[in-house]
Amino acid sequence: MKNDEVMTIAKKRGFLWSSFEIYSGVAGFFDYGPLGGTLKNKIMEKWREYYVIGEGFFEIESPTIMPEEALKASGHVDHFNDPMTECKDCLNVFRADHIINEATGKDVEGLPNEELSRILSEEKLSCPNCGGPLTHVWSYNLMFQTIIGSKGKQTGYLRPETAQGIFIPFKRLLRFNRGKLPFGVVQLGKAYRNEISPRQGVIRLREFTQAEVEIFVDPRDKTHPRFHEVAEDTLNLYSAQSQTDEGDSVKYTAQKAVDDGIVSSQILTYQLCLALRFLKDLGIPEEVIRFRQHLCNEMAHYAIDCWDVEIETDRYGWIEIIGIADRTDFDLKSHSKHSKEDLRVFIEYDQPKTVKKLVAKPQMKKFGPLFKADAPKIMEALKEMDASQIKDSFQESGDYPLEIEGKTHILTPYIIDFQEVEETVRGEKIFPHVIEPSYGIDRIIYSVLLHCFHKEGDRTILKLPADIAPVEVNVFPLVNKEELATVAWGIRDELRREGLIAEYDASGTIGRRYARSDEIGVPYAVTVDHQTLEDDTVTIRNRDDSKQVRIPLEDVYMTLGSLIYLKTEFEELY
RNA sequence: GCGGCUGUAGUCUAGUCUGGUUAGGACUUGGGCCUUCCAAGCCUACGACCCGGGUUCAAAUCCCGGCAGCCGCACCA
Repeated sequence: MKNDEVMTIAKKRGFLWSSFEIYSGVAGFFDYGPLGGTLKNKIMEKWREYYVIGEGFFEIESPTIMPEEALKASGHVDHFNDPMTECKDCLNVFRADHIINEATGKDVEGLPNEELSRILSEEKLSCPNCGGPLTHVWSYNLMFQTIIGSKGKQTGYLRPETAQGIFIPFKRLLRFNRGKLPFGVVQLGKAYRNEISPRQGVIRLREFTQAEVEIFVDPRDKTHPRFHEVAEDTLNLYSAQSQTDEGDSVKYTAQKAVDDGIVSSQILTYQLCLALRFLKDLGIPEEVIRFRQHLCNEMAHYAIDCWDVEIETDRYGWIEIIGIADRTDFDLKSHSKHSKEDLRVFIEYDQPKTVKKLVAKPQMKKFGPLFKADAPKIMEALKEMDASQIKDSFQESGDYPLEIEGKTHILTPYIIDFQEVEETVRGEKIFPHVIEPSYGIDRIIYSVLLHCFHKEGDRTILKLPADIAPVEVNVFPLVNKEELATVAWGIRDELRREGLIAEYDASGTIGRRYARSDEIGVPYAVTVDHQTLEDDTVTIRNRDDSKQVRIPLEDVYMTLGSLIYLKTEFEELY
């Protein structure tokens, strides 16, 4: 169905509406209503079935407020800060660094705003649109800032993604997994971005829910042990090549996508397949799903390969609902550097290697007095480097200039001895690469609603898969007579005791109740009629074709339970 | 963040230009009647001028500001 119709019904029936309505609302914030809340929880629960249960990834939960240092390391403090300038004449707003870069070719990324303002005026740069004068440069930061503690000493931010909460405790997570790769960790939760002008409903929110997975793998082994399970799955791939050639998306089996090198690795392809299976399980038809590869200039500089799972919409075109990226070792390396914690993993070789090595040994009696305070740094550098380089240099020129932090120290044979040593190396320390499937839950809910709502004649049916329906069973008395109502109440209560989400409705006529029930996606309705009083049978009505079967009262729960959770087909009841 | 248009019950809408009775209607919803299976009918009830300020004897109506929505521009690690 169309965006506008879906959003109208979603609001009317209690799935979604914009927040703070009685105070005029605030752009970029949405409430999930009574049905939306349950639908969202069920979708998140299904997601857990896939990733936590199916893949064996553990779930963690980290704070939504993060200290500045952590987000400096991730790059968000610097990168999320866009320098802006405005044309005083035509009032267009531009990225100041982009204007300078285009006009002068200089890379000015990361320069302070004052500096950018100075360059704009020195270079006499003007508005690329109308040639008018530009204002001073100001920052627009997409993160919500706050203050941690009463004295306000520490700057905090609301997290712009849940992923960082997984990278930061990596050492503990690695230890939890007994030091072995690969392993995956997930987090579901809220993330926040202060979007400049969010105007696409639930597609662009300032507070939104993510479900993210970080899979830590050995960079040299990006295969997947269960790849054969998905090898024959069909993926609708819109590769970077196709996009550049203005081509179309092409269907590949997962196997062929790997063999032809369309997707960079087996494990990434496996993740694409898993995402597709999940979306189909939510009732999103395959025809409206495609995988679009990021173009080189679009991809973060550190990523190897990145695919967006996109859904076709009438209103917004193809929208990204999941991003699946190979982020390499960027995040861990960066946190390692900023926190000075070693976030590498020790990987043991199959066979220990014995290596012969030339070691430079400083003669400490001479070394210390000569270099004084610099001595420890020089020793550290000697340990790291290949000593044969120094020996060669001694033979050629008699000395070796060693540069440390901009200072050159002259090493001479007088203070260095060489020693041939044999070392047994059992393995090496490496930064794992990270495969990151990142789901936008709100966008997925939107996609589910958009593609599960169907118009049939003048009625609207929300064809949700039974197990994610926010109301699972409606129980109706055929007409509003006390004898029938009593039985219906009893059935509803029994179903609730058994754990099904069941509602009772006697208002209006039976037809109206079926219509309402269809519109909120209740998969099955139990109707109590006069025959029930005679022979203890009721009818079960199937939402999608409004067909009914009559079953004994005592079988109601078992029948509905297996229809909803064991995916029994309704036709099997005929 | 800029410009244009818009804002009346849950929804759609009349009234706004030209200020003046109790803001009218339809659908929906609640209660009742009727009713033996898909939004029927009858009775009845609830429910609104986006927020703030100004002009005026009087503001849904005119003016200013804010907020929100739509469209265009810009932005979207």
